[in-house]
Amino acid sequence: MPKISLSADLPFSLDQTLGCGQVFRWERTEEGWWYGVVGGRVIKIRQDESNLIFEGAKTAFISHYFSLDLDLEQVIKTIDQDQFIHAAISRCTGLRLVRQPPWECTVSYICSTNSNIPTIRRRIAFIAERFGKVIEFEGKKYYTFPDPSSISYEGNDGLTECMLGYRQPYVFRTSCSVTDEKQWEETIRRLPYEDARKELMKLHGVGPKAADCILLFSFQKYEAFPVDVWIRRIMQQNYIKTLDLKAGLTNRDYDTIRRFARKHFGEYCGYAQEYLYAAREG
DNA sequence: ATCCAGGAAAACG
DNA sequence: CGTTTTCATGGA
Repeated sequence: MPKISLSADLPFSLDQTLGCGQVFRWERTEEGWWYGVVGGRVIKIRQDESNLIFEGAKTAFISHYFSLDLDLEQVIKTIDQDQFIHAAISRCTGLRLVRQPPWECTVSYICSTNSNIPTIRRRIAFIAERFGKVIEFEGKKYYTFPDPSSISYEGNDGLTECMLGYRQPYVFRTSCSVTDEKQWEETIRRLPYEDARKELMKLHGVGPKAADCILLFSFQKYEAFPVDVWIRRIMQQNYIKTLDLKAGLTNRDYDTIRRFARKHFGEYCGYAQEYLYAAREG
């Protein structure tokens, strides 16, 4: 089985990376093997102390997907600005942001609104099972994530089985509007952060939070700082104590928080967000 | 039962 | 323009 040896200056934790909530389609066995579908392939991977052992993809793909080319120690130096983020970093050593396929990431975060992680995972699994292509691996069935036209082709009906609730028309309408997945992806990729954000928010069901997640997790726009209920709480308690919690997050509050984070943590504030989120209490 | 979860659209002033 | 209401689902 191919492997990648992780030298001492290349910090990485597979469990932190796949378990922190940035991805929804990886599963871990008791023995520490992770199984996931990325693009058209099933990947099986585990980590012992200093090696990544895997099958289902080439070494270059694994390295790229897990952002092993990023100088994480340097990134952490730049975001490590106070004792609170410092504690979060210490608790989640080796956490890296992966490079998610953008379309799957977009649908995932449309499905994530006002939901908890187990519910989101179930919805994404339903969509893949209903519309994706089956792949057999070790005698089990896995499913690719469907492209936009596969979802929109048969109309709204197939989505009803996926338990999306009021998010169903969001997924359907967005699948209809993204007719050319690759071209759409390149359009977003070319744009700078703020422009890409506005472009993504034209999609039905994509608001500020989902747009920031997509930009951070799929397009490596590290200045994105997604603000969900957890991050809002953390920021209010530890950084911006003047913010009034009781009303739900308004658009203005969202901008206040992300602009503060951009200044405080710097150009890699998205990494700070993920460490704060992963280290949350709850 | 009641509240909450990786929120966003639509309706309302 | 900013603010409030509504929207399904499952877990605690």
